[in-house]
Amino acid sequence: MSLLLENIAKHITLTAEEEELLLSKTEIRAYKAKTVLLKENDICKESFFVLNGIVRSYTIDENGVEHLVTFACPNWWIADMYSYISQQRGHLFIEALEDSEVLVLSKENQELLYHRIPKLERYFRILIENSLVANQQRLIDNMSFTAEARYDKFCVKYPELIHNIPQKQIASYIGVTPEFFSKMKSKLLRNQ
Amino acid sequence: MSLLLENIAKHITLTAEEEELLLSKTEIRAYKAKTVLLKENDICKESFFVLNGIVRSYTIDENGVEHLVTFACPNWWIADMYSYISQQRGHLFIEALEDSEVLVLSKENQELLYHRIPKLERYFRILIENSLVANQQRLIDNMSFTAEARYDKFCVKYPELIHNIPQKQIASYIGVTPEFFSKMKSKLLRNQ
DNA sequence: CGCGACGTTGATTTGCCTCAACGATTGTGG
DNA sequence: CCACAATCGTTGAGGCAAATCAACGTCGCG
Repeated sequence: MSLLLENIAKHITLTAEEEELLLSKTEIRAYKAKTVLLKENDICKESFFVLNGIVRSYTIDENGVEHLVTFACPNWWIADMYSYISQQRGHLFIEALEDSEVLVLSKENQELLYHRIPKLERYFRILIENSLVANQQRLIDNMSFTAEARYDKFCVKYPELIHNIPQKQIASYIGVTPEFFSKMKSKLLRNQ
Repeated sequence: MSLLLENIAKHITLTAEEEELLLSKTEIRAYKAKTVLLKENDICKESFFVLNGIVRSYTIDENGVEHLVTFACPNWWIADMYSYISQQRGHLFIEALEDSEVLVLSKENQELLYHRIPKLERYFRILIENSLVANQQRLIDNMSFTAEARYDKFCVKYPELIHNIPQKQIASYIGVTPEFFSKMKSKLLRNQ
């Protein structure tokens, strides 16, 4: 419940009233595994802060292939950022990979909070800066490394996911087919 | 000179005094083509707002291959965001592709301005949000499309660059070798 | 003028994909 | 609580996009 407040406190200091106001503008929701929270062509009117469980965002390309954009573990925000900031129809799907509880903040309430608690601009600026850095690094990794090296990096970055989600999700994240991923893994095992 | 102020005015409203304060904390610099503004293992202590010319950032991987991260045309900011926010040694190179003039904002002065003009948090938050969206889309494009489709997208996004920078820079941006890019282009011409 | 950066073209290789078939596991309705 | 379907992972054969390596032409600039 106050996982969000702890997270915020790492970056800015809120008064008790501000914390109360903030929480009063959010809502807790529980989703069963495989529930779709947002689909392509929806307008993303809310962003989600994961309290427990795992949520992912992904696209489906013109050939019907899924590409995993983001894993959101507890303590992370997730949304279709393009659609959320522009309020245009987006291209992402957002889906619970496990039974999950999330804290929901609507775009409307976020704008309201920005005006009432300007410090929050700082909090979100910092989060988004970090996302941008991580995303840029992932792009560089995709251009620089083989699938094997990208898998190594994945294991370091998301150790808790390796044995807790279907392999095909990992394959989709590092950008290979499930078949190739399977062969790659068995090759790694053979070479001990 | 007030290109920056115009850019800021698109997102927030500053008073004349605030504008003056802001500009007093920046500095204009001119760089000759091929000048390196930042190199790997440097700490990025300033970010650059391009007034004219073209600036790029890139990495060099373990095989010595360059990967283009960002083109900065006039009206765009560029920095090694990772190093800039963490003040750790970074991995990016930043280089002027043409003779360029840039406006320089030091990390120190940026923090100072955040305190004196909190509205600037909003301005930079919005810019970074947009960067994140663009970067995420580029990652999706890399995973979803062939080099040919990525080149088409590049031509739409950066029409002014196509005939004004070496082809190898474009190849590096879309993530192929100069040789393959050359063959791809001549194939496109052959098929009219 | 001459050198270095750039672009082109060809031959060959390779990392990864596609398609297909087949176990293993899971979960769900009867 | 079992049966059966769906989902997932594995393995193999063959194919393709893009890389690699090498040679060569061109041009702009010092």
